[in-house]
Order: sequence, then C-alpha cells, then structure tokens
Amino acid sequence: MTTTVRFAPSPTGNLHIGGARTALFNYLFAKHTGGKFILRIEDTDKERSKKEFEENIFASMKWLGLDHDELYRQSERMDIYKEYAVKLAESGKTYKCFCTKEELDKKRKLFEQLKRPYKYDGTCRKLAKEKAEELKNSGKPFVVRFKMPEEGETVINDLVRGKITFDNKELDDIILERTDGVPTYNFCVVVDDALMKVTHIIRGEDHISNTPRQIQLYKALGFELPEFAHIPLILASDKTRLSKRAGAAAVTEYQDEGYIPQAVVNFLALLGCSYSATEEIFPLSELIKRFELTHVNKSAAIFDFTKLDFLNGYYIRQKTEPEIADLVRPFLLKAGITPEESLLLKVVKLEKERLKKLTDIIDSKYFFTEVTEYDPAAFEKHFKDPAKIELFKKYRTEIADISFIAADLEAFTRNFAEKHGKKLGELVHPIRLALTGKLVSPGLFEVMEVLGKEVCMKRLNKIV
RNA sequence: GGCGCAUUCGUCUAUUUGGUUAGGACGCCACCCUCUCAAGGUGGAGAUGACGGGUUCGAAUCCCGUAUGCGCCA
Repeated sequence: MTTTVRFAPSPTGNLHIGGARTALFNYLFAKHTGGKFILRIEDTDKERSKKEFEENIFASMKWLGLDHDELYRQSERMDIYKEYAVKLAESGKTYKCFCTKEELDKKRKLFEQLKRPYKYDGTCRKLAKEKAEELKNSGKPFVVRFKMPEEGETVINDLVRGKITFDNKELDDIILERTDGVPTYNFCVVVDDALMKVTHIIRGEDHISNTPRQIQLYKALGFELPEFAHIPLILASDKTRLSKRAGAAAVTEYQDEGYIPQAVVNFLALLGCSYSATEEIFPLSELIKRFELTHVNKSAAIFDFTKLDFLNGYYIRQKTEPEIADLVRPFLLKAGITPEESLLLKVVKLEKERLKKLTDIIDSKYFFTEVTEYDPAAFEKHFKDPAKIELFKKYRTEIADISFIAADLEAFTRNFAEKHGKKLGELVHPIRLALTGKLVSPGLFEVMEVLGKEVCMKRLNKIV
C-alpha cells in the first residue's frame, strides 16, 4: 500500500517554526516510504484567513525544500462538505440544535457551580423530529451536532505513543455545522483526510484530544481509519509553547536573520527524533533515508538556538565561495553596502570559516567601507603610549615599500618585530585596529592583501 | 475544573526483547595550533535516569502511586 500524508496549516499567520517541523516530519515520512505529500490549506475561517499568509506558507515550504505533490484549499471544497453533511443527516447520525448561546452559557455556569465537567446535555438530541422541524421552519437559527456514542470507549493506536483510550462518555456532541452553515474544523478534516486517502496522520500532540471525536466521525461516515502519529510539541527555553514572545517564530524570520535552510531542516529534524546513536549532522537526503516514526520521541523538545547556530555555521562552511557570496550579498545590500564582486569573493574566502549566520558578514563591512570608529579599549591600549606610537609610525613608513602579498607582509612584519625586540602580536593588534577598527578579524596579512596597499596606507596614516 | 500526554547531563538525544563505567551532539572549561577571532585537534567537568513504592537474582527500561510540566475542552 502506498502511503499518503498531509500537512494542513491555516493561513491565519506566517508559517510557524513548529508547523515547519510537522511539515518536515510528514515530508520525511512520505519520501522515506515513497508516498505522497499533500499540502492542504485550511482556510474555512474567512475572517482570519489571509492570502498573504498563504503566500508566506508557500514561500517558507519552498525555502525549506519541502515540495508538495498535491495542493488543496478547503475554501474550494465547501460543496463536498455539504454533500457529506447531508449524507450524515440522512443516516440519522446528526441533529439540529436550537440552543442559544445564552442558554449554553447558563448550562455551563451550572456545571461549574456543581463542579462537574461541562458537556453539552443533549437537550436538542432528545427533541422530537416534528418539534425540530417546526422550530426550523419558524426561522430559529440552529447548529448541526453529531450524535456521539454514549457508552464504550474510543481507542487511538498511536504510532508514537501506543494505545490512548478515551471514555465515550467524555465525548461531547460536537458541532459539525455552525448557524451560518459553515462546516467546522473537525468535520472538514475528517472528510478531507478520508477523501484524499491519507493513510498516516502525522500532526502535533495538541490534536490528541480531537482524535477520538474524529475517529467517531470516520466510523459514522463509513470511512476506513488512517494511522495516527502525534509528534511532540516544540517548547521555548522557558518550557512554554514557542511563540513570538519567546524567540523568532516564523520560518521567514529565520531566513531574515541569516539562517540557511539546510541548517534549519537538520535542526528541526533533530527535535523529537533521532537518526543515529552517535551522529547528528544529516542533510535532507540522509534524513529521508533514516527517518522512522518509531524513532520519534514522546516528550516535548526545547528549542536551542546555540545548536542551530552551530549547524548553520557548519552548513555555510560546506558551501563554495561563490555560493556563499550569493547568500551573503542580499544582507550586505540591505545594510547599504554594494559590494564589488571580486572583492566580495576575496572577503568570503577569508570569512567563511567564521560565519555562523549570514548576517555576520556585516561585521566585515570594513572591507567595503571606510573605518570610522575604533574599539575604544583597544585604542587606549595601543595608541596612548608615545613609544608605541613611535614604533607604529616607523612601521608604516617602512611597510610602504613592501609588496602587499600576505606572505611578504608577514615576513617583513616578523622581521620588524624581532629587530625591535617585540612580539608579533604587539604589532599586529594596533595594525588590525587601524585597518578594521576592531579587535578581531581574519588573519591580518590576508586582510592587508585583500585591502591593498593604497587603502592600508590611508588607514594606517589616519589613526594617529 | 475534567480529560489526555509527558518526565535520561544546561539543551537535543542513544540505551525499544530488564544485565553497559548510562553513549553521542551542541554548549561550557582546559590544552594544542596561533597575530586576534573562528575553524580544526586532544582532554575534562556535567545524569544517584522527576520522586516514592513494588515485581525481579538484577530496572532508566515492567506495574502502581505522587509531584511537576504541557496540551485539549471550557
């Protein structure tokens, strides 16, 4: 049997990093088993669904490299839901409920006072058919409810968690259709998953509670049950649900912060799942080979940025210099720097080992722009003592005659240091400050070569 | 409040037929390399496996409680 899975986000916000992981697990499972990966936009909520969010979901999925095989929008399938709603009604498994919001609130309060768990009391379930018809004809608004079985239990055989049992007594007569005739989430999901022949429902554990109700709907509609696999949630470092408040939430925000998709994919795949006892670096192709639902964890995972940073640096280092130049260029442009191409390539060559995020390239803007400020503490250290200044001036006079090749510069500088009884570092640090304004940079002599004699002399002369 | 789920180093995880000095990765610390930073290399600290009871010759692993966290419904 060929497998089919689906990722079903609502376009009521940008694609969340947690949603992205759900999508990734679905994708990995589909590719591993040679199955189909469906993207289904759940946009029945007209009020909150926005086209821009749908666009964001597409863009994020594409960026991560999670291509879907089929695409559906629930808003385009309303006729289908209606059809199945009618079928269900005809089979007598639903009923019209005329209880008003006020009445329901009153009942809820009553339950609260009695300290009993609230559950719809089924007033309208007991309503005589004629009475219901009469109320309907009188124009009284109603919702359609599902007749949940009143005894027995519903069992989920979860592929990640094993057996989960619910007492049917706990199950409410869920609403299938609102007063405006719009079908509800639980109903659409079941109809869609069944009709799309989804074999494995892989989703967040926040859906566990909905599952027994959905199973009953499957049964009432005569559909074959799919497999369920509820994956753990991702938590922020304070163990609360990952949100905008606790770190970046949308995939596109990670993109904007200089993360690359290979790193994000690898990182997300590691949260709540393992692929090897000793290794953790796996590109998408390798993840596909190794992914198994049986290796998915049961407990929620905390999002750890330092590990993401490590992976990001790792995957950047795997790329060629022209590739990195292409990745880094947009960030420079955004910072108002238009890099000259051959210079950019040289800079990338020096910086690639040091980049954790693409935005780190901004720290090297001194290659492209004038140095306007110096690290105050370093300046204090190297340019206050007259003797040090004297030596610095002597150095810059003599270096003017040297060819600006890294090896030559290094040889000369070592020689110069030795001649004056200084350690190399005592010369390197003030020079670095003059050329970059900073305490840290790639190897000084490589930097000097890339900058060129003209720029270097100008900066050496400017600082003091 | 009810129902459900979870609980192994700071973090992600291995240990899925009960027997290991509880392994790896990130981070941290030290050393090496070295002009700084990073990368790389070597080594180290770090988990009485939430807690309390069982079952067993033997439990992180099976069972029962408790606690805490999280989710869903309100």
